[in-house]
Amino acid sequence: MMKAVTISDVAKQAGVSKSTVSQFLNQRYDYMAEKTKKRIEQAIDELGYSPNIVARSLKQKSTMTIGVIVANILHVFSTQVIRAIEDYCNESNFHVIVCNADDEPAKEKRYIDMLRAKQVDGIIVFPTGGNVDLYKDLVKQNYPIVFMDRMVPGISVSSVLLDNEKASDLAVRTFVKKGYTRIGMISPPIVKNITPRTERVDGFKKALKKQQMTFYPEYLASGEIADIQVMMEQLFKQANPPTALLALNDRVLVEILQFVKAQQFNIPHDLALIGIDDVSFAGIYNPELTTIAQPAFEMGKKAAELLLYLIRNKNVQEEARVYRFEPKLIERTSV
Amino acid sequence: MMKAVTISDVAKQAGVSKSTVSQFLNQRYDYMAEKTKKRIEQAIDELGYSPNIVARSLKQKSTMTIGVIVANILHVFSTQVIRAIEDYCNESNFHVIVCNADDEPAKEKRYIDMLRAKQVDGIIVFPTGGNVDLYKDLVKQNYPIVFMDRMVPGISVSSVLLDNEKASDLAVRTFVKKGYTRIGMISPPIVKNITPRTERVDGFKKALKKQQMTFYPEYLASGEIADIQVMMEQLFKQANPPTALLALNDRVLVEILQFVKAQQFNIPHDLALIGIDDVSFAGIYNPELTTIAQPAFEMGKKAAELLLYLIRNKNVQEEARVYRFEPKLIERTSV
DNA sequence: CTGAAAGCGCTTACAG
DNA sequence: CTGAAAGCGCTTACAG
Repeated sequence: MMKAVTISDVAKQAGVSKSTVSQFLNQRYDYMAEKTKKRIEQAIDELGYSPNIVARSLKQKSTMTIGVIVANILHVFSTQVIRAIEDYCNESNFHVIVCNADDEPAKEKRYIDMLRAKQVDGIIVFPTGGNVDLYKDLVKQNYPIVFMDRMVPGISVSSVLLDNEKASDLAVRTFVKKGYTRIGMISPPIVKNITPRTERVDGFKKALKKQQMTFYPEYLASGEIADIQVMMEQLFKQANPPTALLALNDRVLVEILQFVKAQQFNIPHDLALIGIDDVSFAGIYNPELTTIAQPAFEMGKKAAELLLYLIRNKNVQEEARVYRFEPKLIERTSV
Repeated sequence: MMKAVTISDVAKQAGVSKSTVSQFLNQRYDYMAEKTKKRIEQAIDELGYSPNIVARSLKQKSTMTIGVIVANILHVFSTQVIRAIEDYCNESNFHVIVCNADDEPAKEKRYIDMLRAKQVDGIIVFPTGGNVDLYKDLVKQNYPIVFMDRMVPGISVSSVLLDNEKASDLAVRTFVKKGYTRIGMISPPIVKNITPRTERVDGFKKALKKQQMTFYPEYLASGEIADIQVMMEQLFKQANPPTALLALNDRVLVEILQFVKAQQFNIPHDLALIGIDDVSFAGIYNPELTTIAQPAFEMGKKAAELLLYLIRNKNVQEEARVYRFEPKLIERTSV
């Protein structure tokens, strides 16, 4: 590494003081003589100087960096959210550090601690829900934080979520409209902290009721992704198996399709299907898959907006809010 | 925000000097009295102290952070690479800042400059190829950098790449083995800087030759993703259209499948298909898609390993190398 | 075994 | 219109 050139070198070269160079860098040339500017500009050019942001951050107590802790960057939804956050931050000259908590509270805690030690200006997190005390602490300290995809009961942090009940409602209506009556749903483990799961399942039940349909508990199967094949077998061993199935998310959908393939079911004749999450192959699958899309980009952008607002307005005590986004039904031919 | 507690506060509370607290923090308690340790430990606990890493970074000239500049985080390959890098860095207590260059040299330059100003310890980049002078500068300054997925001719930076020619070879062999003779390939624009494209196309030609097959230029179509439908139409308007097609990547594959669907082609009867990139739906598509997988995780891990090695051994002048990774044929039923 | 002092590279009142 | 000085929160020789 070459020895770095500092503000002192520039000052010396330009024949002015460090203060003046600093003023120049921060565009505070209210009363700066034109020739001083020129000299500094030239010195910077000649030396190839670029300010050390770490030093600036130390002084200014702002790193222009935020942290994003996702459950897993491999999920398409997370990827889209990150992309949107990155785009938004980029416009505002913020950088983003990405972390994977893998739904493990211990990892999440470690990342939050590290990010704070690194003095990031704020954090967007898909909360595991397993660090309630930590969240409370952050709130008490008025630390800028936004929750994404999930809420944590009792924690007053603004949260960006899909209108999950609406998503299920959209699906159920679609099935009912086409005359299906034996409607089931497949879900990963319904864990209390994981808002999308609880809300989508609740929404599913409510929607059936609203449509005056009976909810058959035996048509609602939930369990680890790895166990879904077995769960499906059992589901279809029943006397009257469901004729329509809602997949809680993209990963569940893939499992269902696996099963459908093995059983050589004909969609939608033997089984109608709707998946929440507009998977990349929905339009090219045979038959095309009816899905419910999440506006992931808008959601990511909203979270970034909220966070930067909190960062810039630390003094104002904002009321935490839940921001709901509209799911969108994309009708294709699997129903 | 609460006022942050600093090392001075801890020192005061524990009744020792800042130096001693610092020693403690850095586990340099070679000769530290047991009771001093205890006192410091307790003070830290009581105050809820956590060191300010920005201040440490300024002094130590190391931020324990690296930058990753991808072409687009929305590509599955990039996502997997990032995940692998993140995992590896995490073990070594490094953080990663993710940036999207969108294949725009201007954006790439801006990010590289910003990351350096932020004093990141090194950068992994999917190079656009459009900033040759900048790359040269970095090399000259012995700045830790690793290229991913692409090489830049004339720039001596270690690069992690798929064995692209092998990937095409695998595909061609598979087609030939099954008796196909009219083999084509669809590619995005063949731009010189984008190594995977040039190498896969070259590999395709070479492989045909090696199998003593003729290469029909009219069976090689390349162009923007948005234009592929039209390209395909023209391709199949020919008197003797290809009977087997290699998709250069996942995005091309999706376009081909779109066309296949519109034309109601029967795969593999009317058209055999192989795609480079093992898409998520390969196993559930009808028919199942034969693909060639990239070991994205291994590649990401390797890049991280290389970069951290460079960071830790800045003094040793390492020879830049190209690391090739083996593509893997996953035979399913689309051939 | 522990502390005083200098310094990392900036910014920011304040003085002139 | 510009500069000297203090300070951000650490670390690190060095002295004792």
